[in-house]
Amino acid sequence: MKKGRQVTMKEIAKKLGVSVSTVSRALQDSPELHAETKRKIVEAAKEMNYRPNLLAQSLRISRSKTLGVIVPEITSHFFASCISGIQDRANTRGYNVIICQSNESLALEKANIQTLVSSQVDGLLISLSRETNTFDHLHDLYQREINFVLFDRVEEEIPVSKVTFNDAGGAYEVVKHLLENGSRRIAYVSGPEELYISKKRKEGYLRALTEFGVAADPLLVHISDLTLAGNLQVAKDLLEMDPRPEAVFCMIDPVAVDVLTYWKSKGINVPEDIALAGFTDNPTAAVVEPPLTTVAQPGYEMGKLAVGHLLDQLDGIASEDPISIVLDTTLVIRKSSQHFPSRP
Amino acid sequence: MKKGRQVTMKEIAKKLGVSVSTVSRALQDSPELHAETKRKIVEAAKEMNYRPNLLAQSLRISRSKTLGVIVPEITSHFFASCISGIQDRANTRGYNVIICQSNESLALEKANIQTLVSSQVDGLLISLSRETNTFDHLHDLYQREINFVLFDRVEEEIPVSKVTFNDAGGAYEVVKHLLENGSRRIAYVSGPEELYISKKRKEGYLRALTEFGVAADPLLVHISDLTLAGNLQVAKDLLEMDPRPEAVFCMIDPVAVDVLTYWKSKGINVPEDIALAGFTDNPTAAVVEPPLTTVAQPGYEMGKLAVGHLLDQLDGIASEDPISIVLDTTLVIRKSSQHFPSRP
DNA sequence: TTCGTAACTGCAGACGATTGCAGGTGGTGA
DNA sequence: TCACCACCTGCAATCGTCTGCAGTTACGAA
Repeated sequence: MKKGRQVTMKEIAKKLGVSVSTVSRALQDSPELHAETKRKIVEAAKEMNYRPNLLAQSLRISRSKTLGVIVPEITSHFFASCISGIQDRANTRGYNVIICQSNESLALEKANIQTLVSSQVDGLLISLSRETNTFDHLHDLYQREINFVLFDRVEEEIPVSKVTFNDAGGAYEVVKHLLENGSRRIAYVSGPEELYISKKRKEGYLRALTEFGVAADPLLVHISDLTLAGNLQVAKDLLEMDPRPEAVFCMIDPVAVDVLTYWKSKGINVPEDIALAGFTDNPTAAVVEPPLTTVAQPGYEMGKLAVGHLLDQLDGIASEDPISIVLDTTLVIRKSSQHFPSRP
Repeated sequence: MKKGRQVTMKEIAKKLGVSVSTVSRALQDSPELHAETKRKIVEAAKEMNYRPNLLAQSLRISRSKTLGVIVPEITSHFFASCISGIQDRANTRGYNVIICQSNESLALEKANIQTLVSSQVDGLLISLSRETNTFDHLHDLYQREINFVLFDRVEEEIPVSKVTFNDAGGAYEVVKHLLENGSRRIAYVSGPEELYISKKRKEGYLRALTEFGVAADPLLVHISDLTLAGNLQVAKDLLEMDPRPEAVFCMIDPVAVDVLTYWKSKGINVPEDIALAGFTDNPTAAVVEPPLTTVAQPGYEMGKLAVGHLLDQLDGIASEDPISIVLDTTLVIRKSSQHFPSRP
């Protein structure tokens, strides 16, 4: 199996003794063709199982009808959901999607952008890697007037459209929930501080504390590098604090799950001894014991919106000015936060 | 932002007063060019930030260096892992990957194939949808001599290379484990019977029973449509059996998780009252309470192998004759199977 | 001086599809 | 019979890149 050449217009033309241009026009249902000729050509095309060569088409019209997507990792359920949303909407609007993962590496992110640009994608959807702390490659895209939209992991300084969650709002909601349940010593487990979501979620955490008249204690903010080891270390540190926090809010669910596992192994009961909450609503959050209170982010919706806006830009429907779409999150209350400390 | 035209060879040529062919040769480091000319061109290209138009290149050499992948759904952790493996290996071998999801629909699967073929992918990697019960579209690909490899969800009749897990073997292992723990009344919760994995895993289930001299009881085989409702119904049916099974082996983890959740809500303790096991080793399997005994399938490896073989075919390294790669699974013993019925 | 020969470089024609324009055919009316 | 006008259809250029072949130049040898 090798030479599987596809049928081309030329072959249809030869078979019917007409010119290639006629075939082209017939397949586009051009009105300037004799109806009978058209019918014959269309029929022959179907019979020969003709499929247009999208490469040639794209080259001709300089639009590939293909979009590029770069995510940190596909195996994350959240990003998989985004991709799913992107795919679905892109397809219904006649676009293909090439997906790349940066594996949280800046170098790979740059390489992916290069490849996609070379592949002549009409636009890009990018969610930045954790490592991304310089943004020349994005400014470069901007300079070159290549359409792209940032989603979820964005950089605010780049003047392009962005789709994000109301991260601060979501964090505020969940911390408020913990406060309402009576906790006052509430810890925040953050990822690396330079991350967009680390900052935003901390913002919400602090806002909720302030609103309840609770002084922020820097000692209650722990930082994990988001590896298993880092998460376990934080779990240990939290337990050893004196006095121990009454509640812990983790920046993302996987951290909360690791913390929970560690605590359980040390005989700590959640929520009886301490409240715990996460963020993202990963599938695991619902099935751990106890089920984890968290903040749901509709990834599928985010993907759809991001690609929708990009396509609107490409089609000239949307204004050229960058916009910022902010999606709301939903607080999902489960058992892990049902800890009600009584105040003296 | 709109006209972002890319730099072409023509522009480099004009700028340096040479012909396009010279530029082309210089960038390919052709030996038949004056070293100095070459240097100047390469320099100018770098300076102008020239990137070859892969579309044009592909059209010219009629190889797009792009592969198509079709999976039932991206949001499944297993398939996401496969994709990740495919991506990584494809990229290191200089290929791009276009991913499509069939959403478990035959119609979409066919449509995806069409699109990918039109996009001139050099080859396809396909995992069939649940709905796929006719195979004309695959035979058609075969007729047209388009390279493709089936993985995980395969159809045995198609004469192309396939990468699968030793599903029967994995099921055999886990059922054997349950038998060794003392269970004899072991139920099997299957998906729709026509599915490849339903059949294969049942095979292993039966083989283990036979080996231990346990008569297969058709009443112990339950079938779920794999929806939440279907799974819960099976969970209920299992509890109402008299006598109740001592152990239950579910075809895939999500079923086991749903069953577990239902049982817990009814006050049944796993593994004290009954043993439970799944298949796939989803991330959730490790975090449910109790942790689920299951069979791990290395999806990332599968992806790598499948794409590796496809590329070998394309490059003429592999023989043209279809081969079948069967990957071994690993039994992962966790708490959910620690039920030890004593025989009278 | 003349010719041969490297050593370079450019022309032109692909790849497959699209499209402005020119050309051809037939029919109609004068 | 001739001219004109629709109405079709084909030519050729185009998109960006690659490559076989031909052409140019300079240099050395005879």
